[in-house]
Amino acid sequence: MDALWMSSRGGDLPPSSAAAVSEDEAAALSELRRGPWTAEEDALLSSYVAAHGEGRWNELALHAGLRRTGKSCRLRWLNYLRPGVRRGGFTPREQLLILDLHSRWGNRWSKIAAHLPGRTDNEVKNYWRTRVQKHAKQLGCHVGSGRFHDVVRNLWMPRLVERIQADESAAAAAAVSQCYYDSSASQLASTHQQPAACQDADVAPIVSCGARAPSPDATSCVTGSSSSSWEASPAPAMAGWSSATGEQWRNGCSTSATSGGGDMFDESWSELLARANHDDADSAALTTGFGLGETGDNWWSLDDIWQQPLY
DNA sequence: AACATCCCCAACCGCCTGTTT
DNA sequence: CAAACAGGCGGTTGGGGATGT
Repeated sequence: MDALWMSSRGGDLPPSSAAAVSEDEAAALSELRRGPWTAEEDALLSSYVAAHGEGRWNELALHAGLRRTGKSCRLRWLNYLRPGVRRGGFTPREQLLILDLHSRWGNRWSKIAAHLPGRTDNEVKNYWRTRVQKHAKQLGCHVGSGRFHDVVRNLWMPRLVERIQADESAAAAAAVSQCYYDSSASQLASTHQQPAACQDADVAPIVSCGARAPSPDATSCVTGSSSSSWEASPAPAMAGWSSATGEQWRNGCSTSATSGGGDMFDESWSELLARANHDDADSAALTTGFGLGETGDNWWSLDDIWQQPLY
């Protein structure tokens, strides 16, 4: 298999600087490896970066004894080996943030990923392409179309918010429950200082509801920015969502408002939309409930909804 | 069980931009 | 100022696992 990936062509070769590249180095470059990284290569790269730091990737590749291009090393490090890289499915909060940020910036994957701690641009891009675009296609529309924006804003994002709220309510309830059954007074106190709803340390930096005692307010923690926690309740906007979309999406997501990690496309919302599209009244409600329409400029910025600056 | 198809994602590619010489 | 280089970005590909027939 390795042989299949061995490459001697120069398509992605580091720049050849005759003065800087010794014969050994040139020989190494002549048998550059491509394809999946081995554990040995990962270990080599990790240890070299740990000892010398990031940057100067071409030089790093040579000196670390990696028969890889500098680009390949950089990519492997940033997307896989770098400490703090998160793997696995996107949480509802992350999905919500991706949708919102993409509405602002388009395919600026690295910029979007910068607001998702531990996530890489590659992951965000893959998520968008494999989930979002796939379902846009199923709907027979383009991801950039007004129709798709309406769907996202009026169906998908409310469902994500509902799921987030449900998750946090459950977590808060669990925390309270734990308090009752826990005989330790100190643990009781500490639990109240750090609501379980906000204990997702991985997400907290960008999506935080702050530290406060579990209460009905806990369900109002939805999302936030990297620079400020979300303390304000989005309740008014949420009420708007609920009333505007009515029972349509609410029914459609009734089984999904529980924790589980899947994305909103897993379930029946597309069927729901299809139904709505065959009902003019429902369709109108979907697109006009928020003063939205095909001519909207800022389609579904969360700012509009929660009246709270994100960044 | 075997085969076909679908789907996800790691990795590559080529282009662009900023920096250095 | 121009050329060379390094790094970064978004788009694309293809291997392999999951799922369906």
